Amino acid sequence: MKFDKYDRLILEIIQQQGRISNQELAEAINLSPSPCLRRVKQLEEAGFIDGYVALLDAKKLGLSLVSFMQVSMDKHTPERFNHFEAEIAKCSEVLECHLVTGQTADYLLKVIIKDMDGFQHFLLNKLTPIDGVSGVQSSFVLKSPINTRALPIL
Amino acid sequence: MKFDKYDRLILEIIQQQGRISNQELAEAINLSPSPCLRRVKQLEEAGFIDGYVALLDAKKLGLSLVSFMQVSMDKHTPERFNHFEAEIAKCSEVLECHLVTGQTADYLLKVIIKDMDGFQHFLLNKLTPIDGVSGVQSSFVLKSPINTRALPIL
DNA sequence: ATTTTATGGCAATAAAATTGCTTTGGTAGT
DNA sequence: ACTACCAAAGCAATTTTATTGCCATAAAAT
Repeated sequence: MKFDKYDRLILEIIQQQGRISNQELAEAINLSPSPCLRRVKQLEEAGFIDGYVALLDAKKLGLSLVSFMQVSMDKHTPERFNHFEAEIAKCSEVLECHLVTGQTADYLLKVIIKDMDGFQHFLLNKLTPIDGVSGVQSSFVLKSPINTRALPIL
Repeated sequence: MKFDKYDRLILEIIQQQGRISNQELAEAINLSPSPCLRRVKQLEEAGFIDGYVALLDAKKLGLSLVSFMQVSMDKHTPERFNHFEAEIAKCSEVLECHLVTGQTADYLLKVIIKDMDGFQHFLLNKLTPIDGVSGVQSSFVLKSPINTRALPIL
């Protein structure tokens, strides 16, 4: 499936306003509501749209500490990796877990935690005990001038 | 403002299903539609909910390369930093830009690009030329077993 | 225990989504 | 260039959903 300028506009807008009404969206792209809705549905079914989410304010929820953690593994076996991923999936403070290239580490985690006590607890009682974790290097986020999930549309 | 179990449930659900209808949401938390909607509106106005977005499929859009880039600056002056952030804000391939602690780097970028050619172009023609950028170290994402923005609710 | 306040439920109204049908516009073939 | 065809837009009717005011109820405070 390919998409034209209308689809592009739709995707751009709903990436920013996920709950815009179909009528407003239709108006924004200069199309009447019915074909606009049909296009959105098509884009959903074709898999261009993975879903819709509400973005919450971390600070309001008492989560003021964001950290990127570079995790090294001792052995690079599938078992190690699968086990690590399964364990890390249980941790609600882990927002992202990426297997990455580079000499520095094997995994890059993005975690969000209440405070330093919570961070210490995560590091010592949850992350380090996982089999195969041989090294962890943490960076704390001071500020995030850009933080989006809106993809550039070609 | 504080919130009770209903609010918690609402936040948990809309973090996953940002476009759930109020009626479905009400049913899911065992509340009638009117108070349910009132709570959602309150949460929005109180700032717990930053907004709603559609999540797009990066691969479908031809964006198959995700990279984390650690950027070092030569001088740690506010001018350097402000200028860097302003320049980087113009780059649509930059999904995140974090000022971070750690000896390794000053900024951590998360970028998404079509392919290696695009990456090379970004690195050489966009990132490196910015005043003060003294070093860049890139890691490529092989897979992301966890990739969410859903915050854990206390 | 009584008053007060906050919150849930109901019902009516308004708005939005959804669907079938018609019409238009653009494309290909002669 | 004309005609036939296909795809997509617009319209209108229907269904579903959101929204609001009002009343009832439960919790909290005095």
